[in-house]
Amino acid sequence: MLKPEKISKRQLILAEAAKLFKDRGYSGTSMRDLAGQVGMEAASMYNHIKAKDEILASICFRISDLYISQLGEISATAASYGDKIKALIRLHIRLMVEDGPAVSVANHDWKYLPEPKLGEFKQARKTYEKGFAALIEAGIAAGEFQPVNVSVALFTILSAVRWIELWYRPGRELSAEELEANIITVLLHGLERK
Amino acid sequence: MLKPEKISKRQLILAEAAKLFKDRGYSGTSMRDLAGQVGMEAASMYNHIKAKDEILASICFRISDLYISQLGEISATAASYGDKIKALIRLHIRLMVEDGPAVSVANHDWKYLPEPKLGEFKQARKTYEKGFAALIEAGIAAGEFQPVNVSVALFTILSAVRWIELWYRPGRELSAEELEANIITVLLHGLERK
DNA sequence: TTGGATAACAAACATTAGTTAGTTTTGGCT
DNA sequence: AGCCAAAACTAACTAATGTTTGTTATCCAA
Repeated sequence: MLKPEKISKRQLILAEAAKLFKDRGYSGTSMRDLAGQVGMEAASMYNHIKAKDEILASICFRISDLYISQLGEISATAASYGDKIKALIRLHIRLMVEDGPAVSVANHDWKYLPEPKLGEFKQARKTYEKGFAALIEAGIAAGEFQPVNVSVALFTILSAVRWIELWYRPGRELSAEELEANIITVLLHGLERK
Repeated sequence: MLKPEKISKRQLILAEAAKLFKDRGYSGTSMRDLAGQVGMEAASMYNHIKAKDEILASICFRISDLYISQLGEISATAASYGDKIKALIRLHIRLMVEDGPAVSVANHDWKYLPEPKLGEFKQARKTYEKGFAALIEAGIAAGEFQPVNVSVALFTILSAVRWIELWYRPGRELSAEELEANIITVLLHGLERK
């Protein structure tokens, strides 16, 4: 007795919600707006989701889980710290390009999560940041990186990738690979010529 | 017959609005919330402002005007392109540190501006980005910068400064000057050691 | 074909939104 | 002291919010 359609309807709602939340914000998106986009009445959506904030939680935690599991994999490889950071930057860029709306929501609208979800999400983010920072710190200790403040480097890198959501459209002059190469050049080697 | 208190009340509303908009978003902030923060009834605020979206517009255009005028000044100096970019990065950091909530609102909530204000704001932003990009392009042409994609460099720099709003508190371990030095190091010279 | 769950609907709920109207209080000027 | 405008208040309005209720339609399994 499989019900692939039920999962599919729920995920359709989640996908459309991510797009609307990204464009209009969580508070700026009404359940009727979302229903219109999905193609049903607002009341009907409650057959697939429990509440509006459950939609938000679903989107946010799917993304944070993804980041954390990928960070674990990348950390465990035998690559240099520079290559690990590059892999993480590529991960961020790929996720943003492939799953843009959901990533945007996880970046901006997580603050509308009600407790206790809010606390859980903050902790997940902190876990990720700690793991990322540890790589930068180890890279500095190993002499691979410049001795900058770790938090500054961490957040500069994390933020430097967020503009993609506002700017990048697949099929622009730039391919995803060129995008990666250019961003990594600026962040790892710097804008100025040596 | 001066009325300094009237200006002051309006600016108190704008200042509190920027803080609330930053924390809860424009749609997530009610006029009653704001009134509570200001210390009056919601209806009373209409003696000082015309409408909720006028508050938003006031905040956004004050910031965009500031950026554009500063860009003009910096562009007109005789410094190297590297120094001009550094001066702009410093400007962004200083504004974020000194006027954080308003800068955050101009960064995130401008999209809730109603037309025709929305179009005007987008154009102002485009003007600023064009001017900033011109400096990067000239720097590349002069051989000062690496030959990266100009848009990528531009947005990477602009975004790299936004995390400050979420992270920096005056009186943290890092002074504003150290913050500037570290961010400029990462962006201009790169994380990796040469 | 029919029974029972799944999912759609229209209608309504209580609450909150931004804003206006009407009235009272405040505070400086003559 | 007394006036007058600025600015505060209470009350109310309409529209929109998230969600619930009760009912109908859909659809697969027996």
